[in-house]
Amino acid sequence: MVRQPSINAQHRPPLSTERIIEAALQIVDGQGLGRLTMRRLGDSLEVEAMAIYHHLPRGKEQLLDGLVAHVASAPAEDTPSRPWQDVLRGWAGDYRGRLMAHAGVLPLVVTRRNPAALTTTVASLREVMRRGGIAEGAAAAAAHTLLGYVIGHTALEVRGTNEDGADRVVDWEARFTAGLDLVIGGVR
Amino acid sequence: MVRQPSINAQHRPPLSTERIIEAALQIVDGQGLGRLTMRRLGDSLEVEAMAIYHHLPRGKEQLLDGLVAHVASAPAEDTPSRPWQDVLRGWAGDYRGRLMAHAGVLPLVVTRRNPAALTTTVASLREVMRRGGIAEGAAAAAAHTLLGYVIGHTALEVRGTNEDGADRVVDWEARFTAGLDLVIGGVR
DNA sequence: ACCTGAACACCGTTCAAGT
DNA sequence: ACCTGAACACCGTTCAAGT
Repeated sequence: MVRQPSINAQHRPPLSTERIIEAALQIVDGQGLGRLTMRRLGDSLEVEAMAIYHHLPRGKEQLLDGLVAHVASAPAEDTPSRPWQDVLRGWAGDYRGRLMAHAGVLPLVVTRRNPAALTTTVASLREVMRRGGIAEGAAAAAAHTLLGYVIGHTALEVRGTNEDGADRVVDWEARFTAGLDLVIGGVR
Repeated sequence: MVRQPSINAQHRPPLSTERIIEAALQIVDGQGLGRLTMRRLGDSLEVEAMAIYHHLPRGKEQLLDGLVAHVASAPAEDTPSRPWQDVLRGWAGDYRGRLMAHAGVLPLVVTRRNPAALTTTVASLREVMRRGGIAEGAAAAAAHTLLGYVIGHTALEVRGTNEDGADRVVDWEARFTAGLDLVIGGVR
């Protein structure tokens, strides 16, 4: 029998930053942030953990920054034919869904010093409001208010403060849109 | 010379859950969450790390839960003589200050499954609104909106999205109260 | 250029033992 | 009851070495 030349040396896609981030996100989504280790990440990529450092020289720090950029950087796409309020409502719903789908990275989104990720998002919100005739200063403030609300409320939802003082079950969807209307309705 | 009976055996206060949490908070505030380890915490208490497990049997998990409870559980104190809007504004300012002072625990507040900590806080907000004549359902929803906003906006502030697209410096204080008025003003 | 293997300095936690 | 000391199974990261 002919000897196999180092099993799986050829038949796998080469390592890349993108593949690394995707594999990491899959681990976080499936097993939680606490189980994301360089060694486990290496395993899932069929590579020694140390190979990752060749693509992410700053190591785990850079990996976590990449995760935040991947989930939190989702600017609103403006559609001039729609009322700007509807555009923002649509964006907020999508962003909430995005954060919930990757709830494991929420603590990173909240505190990681990774300016670029949120800056483009907040800028896009400001632009939509500008287009709607909101003054520059008010638009800038309201963009932060809106993003802050969406992130904060989604965090509460993920934590699941599921009682209410009373024993009512919370309808998070309704609660989210109620607060959202309140925020968007106040912008002028 | 008389032999000292096991240095510092008597002249230190006995270990207690409270002292442990306080020491942990001091480490987090001073050096960041990443540097909070059981061994370092033991050092700062002049005790072996393993002694901590006698007071917190669930270990680090329980320690982190304790930190969240210590900073996030801060209900609004109602003052019936003041308008309920002012009471909420006052609470929000205090809560923001609290979160900023202990920014290192913010990621824990956001995601730790620790219902009690936030439940009492959110219940107190609902009660203040009830007293102000807001209907039960609306008050419950608005309480979540308000807490979500305060946590989310403060998280953005701590991260310091300090540019703005343009190069303007952000006045976070003004921005916070602007969004706050928007949220509180919309409650009815 | 890209990956490996061994090594280092740490972790959280267990468990038997001391007082 | 309260704390210690040694041990175990992990971490992230470095560094020299392989191809």
